[in-house]
Amino acid sequence: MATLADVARHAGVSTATASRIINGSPKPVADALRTRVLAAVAELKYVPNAHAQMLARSHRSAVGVIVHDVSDPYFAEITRGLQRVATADGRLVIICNSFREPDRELEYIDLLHAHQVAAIVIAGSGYLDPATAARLDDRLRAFEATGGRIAVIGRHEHTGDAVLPDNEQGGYLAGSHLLELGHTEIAVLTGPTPLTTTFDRLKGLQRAARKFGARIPAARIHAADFTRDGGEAVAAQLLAEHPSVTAIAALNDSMAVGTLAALRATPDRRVAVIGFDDMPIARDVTPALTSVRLPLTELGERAMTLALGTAGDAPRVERVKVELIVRQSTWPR
Amino acid sequence: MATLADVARHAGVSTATASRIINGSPKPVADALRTRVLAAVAELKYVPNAHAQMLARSHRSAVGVIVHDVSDPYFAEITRGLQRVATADGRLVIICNSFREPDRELEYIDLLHAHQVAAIVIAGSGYLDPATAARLDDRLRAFEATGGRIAVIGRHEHTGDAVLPDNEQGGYLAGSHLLELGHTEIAVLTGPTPLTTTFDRLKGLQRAARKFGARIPAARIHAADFTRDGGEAVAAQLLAEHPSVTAIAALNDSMAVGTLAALRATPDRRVAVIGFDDMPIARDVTPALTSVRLPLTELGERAMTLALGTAGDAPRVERVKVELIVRQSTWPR
DNA sequence: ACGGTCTAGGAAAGCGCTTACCTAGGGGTT
DNA sequence: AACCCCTAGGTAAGCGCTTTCCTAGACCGT
Repeated sequence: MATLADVARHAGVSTATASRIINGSPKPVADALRTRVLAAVAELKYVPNAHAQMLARSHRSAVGVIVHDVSDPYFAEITRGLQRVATADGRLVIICNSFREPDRELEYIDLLHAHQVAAIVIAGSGYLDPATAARLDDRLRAFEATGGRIAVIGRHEHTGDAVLPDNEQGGYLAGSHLLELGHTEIAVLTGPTPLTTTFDRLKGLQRAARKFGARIPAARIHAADFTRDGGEAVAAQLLAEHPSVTAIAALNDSMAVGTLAALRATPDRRVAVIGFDDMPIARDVTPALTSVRLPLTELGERAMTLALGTAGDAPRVERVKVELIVRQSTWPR
Repeated sequence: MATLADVARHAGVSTATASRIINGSPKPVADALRTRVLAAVAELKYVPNAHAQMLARSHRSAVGVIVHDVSDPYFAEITRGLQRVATADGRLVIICNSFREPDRELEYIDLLHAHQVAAIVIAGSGYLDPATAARLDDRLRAFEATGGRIAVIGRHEHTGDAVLPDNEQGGYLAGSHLLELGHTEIAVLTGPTPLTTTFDRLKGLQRAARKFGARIPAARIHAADFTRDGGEAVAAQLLAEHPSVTAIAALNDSMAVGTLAALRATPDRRVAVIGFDDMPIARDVTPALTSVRLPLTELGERAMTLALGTAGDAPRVERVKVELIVRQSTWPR
């Protein structure tokens, strides 16, 4: 492994000069030396050691991203936005998958902290349990205390820079839509119950029901895991248990797609389905999915912009509007 | 920012002792000291500087991954496999998106090299252009020369550890399937032409045609960009230009889904569609997509296993079989 | 020809950590 | 009681780089 010292020796200069030439420092250097050093770099195939660089110029440049799972299209879209902004700013982004496990999330926060990232962006639902939330917050604060910046997407329990989609309002829109179409026997497919996203969307749904003088009973609210297959399994069960249900609200599109699959397996049932997030796949399934749209890529872009911007005095919170996209999967009762 | 020295001072020990305690070194240490140091760590919220650690124990632990685009489901699936294996091995994985630009890929190879990763896994098609391929290979060799390991997924032009899906055979399977169903007017939607994946799949398609004494004319082969929207646009155009076409082979599922969308917009045409990759979405579109299945997650797992395994004497090449999955989007002419 | 002012390049001090090596004291042996 | 050995802990030398500060020579003016 060639080092700066090797290059310098090879070119007959000091490491100081070599470093300056390689990094294009403003200090003027004779052309002859420059040529020799550059030649040495090429010949030795020298690649600077990033760790040594970070250590020497104690200045942070990478940024960290913690998501539940990048291979989930929901997070893939957010990540796309995150990366676009970070890359445009010339930064390396380190992506970590927490797989919705608070402990893993904790571990990654420390890992990113250890790697001296300039900022950490956390996307994905927070945890309802106060103890869990506090534990995470504590590590986040420790990171902030060293000058790191933090931005979160969709976790209102963290007080700091945040981009918050209005999940509650989304739930309300979804519920109102179904109720306005005349559906009264509505079932809900939720995500994991410890997540704030689940909680908020459900809350909006109930608010809509209340407006219509109704209430979705707990028996018709089934928890799944935000995945397509999980959604299909729970939807199948739900369909069997509740013959009178005429509409299902799935709290994300993956589960809505699973629900559509379950429905395909029970051709005798005609049930309206509404999803959440408006992922790209929504328009390609049949029937095309009615969904509450979250501007995922934009969410990512805005969060990264916050994270890379200069630290404000007060935490900046950007609320993001959601929008109902009506397609063919919902119809009047 | 608390450093090891701060912790040591705070606990009244030397940095050596503090380091040993924190890292659980085998060297025995009195319990009293251990307690004091750990208390200091907690109190100062000390997090070790990963860069300094890497530098001091010059031993590589992270691994790098270069894919075209993680938010593309194809790469998301591969990445999932990659991560599973790497994480199980306790390694940080750094994901880089090349967006199919050779220059960016080059840049990332050097960046990962600079970050002293233990291994680099490159997923995604290689480049047909010999000059481009050579340029990349050169940087890869430089990385290998310093003791780094490399594994590639689906680029046969790199001689080293590789996991190679049999794209040519996949093309052959797709072509044979369509021809056996009696389709003769077959059109093809390819990916970007400089990519080896495009080339190989097309080659297999032509081999199948030859077996049936036919040949797919260049006029019926349209290049798109492997995206859903790109596929839809080109498919629409292709449909308009070739009224007699009865089957379309799209060289990946995203474009096949786009083709299905284009077909939905032209209800008078009944055209069979076959995709490639068998992404999760294939079974959820209507008609469910016939596709040539690549075991994407497995591809990732095997590549990472190769990359993390001990360096072999000879390059290890694992060929991966593809499989035709027949669903409802193809039918007899 | 002399002093003064620039300037290009080098010497060396870290950045925060690990670890090989050393030391001092405690305990065992005879 | 003298000796040796072992062990817990400390000292300090790097890991590879950046950057401040310094030096020596070039150049200018008079």
